[in-house]
Amino acid sequence: MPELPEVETVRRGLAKVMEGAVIERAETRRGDLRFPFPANFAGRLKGRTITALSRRAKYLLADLDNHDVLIMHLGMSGSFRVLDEGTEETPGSFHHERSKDEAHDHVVFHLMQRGRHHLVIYNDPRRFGFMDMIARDRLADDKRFANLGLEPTGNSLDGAAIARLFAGKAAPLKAALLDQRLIAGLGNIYVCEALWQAGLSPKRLAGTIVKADGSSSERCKKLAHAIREVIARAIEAGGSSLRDHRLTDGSLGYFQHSFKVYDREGEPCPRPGCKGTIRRIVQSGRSTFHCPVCQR
DNA sequence: CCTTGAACCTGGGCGC
DNA sequence: TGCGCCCAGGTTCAAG
Repeated sequence: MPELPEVETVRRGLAKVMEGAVIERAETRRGDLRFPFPANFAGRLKGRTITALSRRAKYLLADLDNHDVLIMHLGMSGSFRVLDEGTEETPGSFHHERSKDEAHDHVVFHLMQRGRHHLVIYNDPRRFGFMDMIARDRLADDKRFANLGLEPTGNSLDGAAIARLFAGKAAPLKAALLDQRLIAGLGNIYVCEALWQAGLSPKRLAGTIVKADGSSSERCKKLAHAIREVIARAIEAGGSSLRDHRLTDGSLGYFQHSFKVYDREGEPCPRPGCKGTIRRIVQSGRSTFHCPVCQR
């Protein structure tokens, strides 16, 4: 599922019931996801208040009212579902809202926020996701976070940033954009989409869009703009629901309807005037979808 | 430093 | 209906 737009969509849904909530109970239904849960995971969460829910790259970070941060990653198939259990007097709807796929409900947070109970359920069929908890002051040096690159949201990703990151790089653009140490949060879908929008071939070597003196170029600017626009529009759309991605209320994202190239092998290139056909190639062991005619 | 391939795991789709 | 194969949004590690 989840690249930056999906994770950000999930973050926004979870923040509504998690920020300011007390964790009355945390329940793990097996000993591990991708990795074992940290020692005494449930015990360390019990009674804590979540002060803020943020995102870095594809990670969700729940700040607790002590020294700890709860780290959550959705892997390929993770999703969160929020069930409103209501108040003591007016029980909520969760008894008829439970997901069908309870076999893969691996973690349940029982939350109390401003007098309302909520269940936050983590479901992950493939279990490539994980949760961890570390002291907040170790976050910056944690190897998962220390080397993360620029966020493609906000204003920092511009042509000059692309030029600085890509100067001298021999890797193809596809690989460079997937490299979380350069730009953080892009995945297979949005890299394909951004390259199409920028009119750049995924096979072109990253260093070749930078000017000889290492400064920005039209191609750098176009790429920076394309990435930011694709990511922003995907977040607005609630992300892309191919298989597992759900908003926290159970509804589907709809950016998949806006794909120009991803999973559209054999279809005509949607660029006005372009007579190309979308091709699928394999780079770094993953599918790349592109138009060989207008992406150069 | 680079790239590639495999591994982790379940399930959906397809051809037969 | 079933079986085998390929594929899938991510990350990490080993090997060349």
